[in-house]
Amino acid sequence: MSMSEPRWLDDAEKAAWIAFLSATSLVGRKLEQQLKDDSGLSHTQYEVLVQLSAVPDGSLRMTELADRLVTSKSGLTYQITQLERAGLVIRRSCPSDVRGVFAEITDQGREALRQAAPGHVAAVRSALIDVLTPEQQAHLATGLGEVARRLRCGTQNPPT
Amino acid sequence: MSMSEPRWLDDAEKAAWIAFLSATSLVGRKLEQQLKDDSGLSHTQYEVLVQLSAVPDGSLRMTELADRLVTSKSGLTYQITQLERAGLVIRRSCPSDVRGVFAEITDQGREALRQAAPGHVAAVRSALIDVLTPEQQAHLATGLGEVARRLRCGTQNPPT
DNA sequence: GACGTGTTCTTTAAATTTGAACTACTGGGA
DNA sequence: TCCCAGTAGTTCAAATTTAAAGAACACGTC
Repeated sequence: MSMSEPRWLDDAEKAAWIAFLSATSLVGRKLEQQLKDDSGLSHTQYEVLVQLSAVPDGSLRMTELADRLVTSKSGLTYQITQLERAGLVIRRSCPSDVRGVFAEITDQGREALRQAAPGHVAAVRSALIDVLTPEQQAHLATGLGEVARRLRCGTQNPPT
Repeated sequence: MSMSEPRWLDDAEKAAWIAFLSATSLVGRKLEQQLKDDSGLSHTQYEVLVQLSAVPDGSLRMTELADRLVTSKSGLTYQITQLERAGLVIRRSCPSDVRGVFAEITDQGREALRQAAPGHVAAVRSALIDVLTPEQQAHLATGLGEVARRLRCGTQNPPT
């Protein structure tokens, strides 16, 4: 293993990193708070409902859902249990695989989402979207989209 | 209060938001893991050391530090206690305000940071920086910098 | 058809985070 | 001086997250 001096971040790179880090924390905190205050849902729970409601039959396998939410399986187990207690989601067993479990959004879950969505979207706008010009939005989508894509596939960087 | 239809996100806006959300989780997860694996520090703890080491006398008031880290005061109390146990930080009382507490990085803390930094920077590069072109980095810094700035000052958006 | 390996999800305990309450103090006025 | 609203940090209990271990099953191969 080489002990060579690492490539530190130059000023421009550092600025990008700091901005990303700050914006990430601040936006996350803001939205978490808005959601909990206005709808009693955590951001994780909200995202569960979003994902489930967006899919044809309103249900996804636990593992698939965990991947989409970028969360651990045990963490999802916990959250689905909470949502199930609240009546917003139910568990169904998978016909083709006895081990499998579907999380399915209930009507009540869809209703909760309907009620929470406007406030959440407004908060997303006020914290992030409406702060950026359409060009900046596009740049963000391109750049961070690529970042996300690579991390998802475990893809390596092209050789420098 | 108006019950008017909220302004939903159009496709471009949604793409930006999704990219931000995904990149945020994935990068955060990646770095958290790298840091813990390679240095035993959580990202929060790492950031505490970074902030303290960056300041002239290596010490900051608890509240100031909590603000910089975008974390709660009780959360910081917990982490500083952990870092103090590990010998990487010590608490000092503030001369001018009996209630005040300084967190100060120790030599051991600086050393821990020195050891953790190269791996962390490499991970930041591989997850984010080196994925982006210099132009994209600049756009990111500008856009998200503005996002962070507004959230920090609790500034409202300019009227649309 | 039995095996061995890899999945799927849950359970568990420990670590961390959160928000509310609490302690102790500051600072400015009446 | 005395009072009092506001601050600084901590404490506490509850909620959440994490990693590791476990239980049950799927699947390809022999």
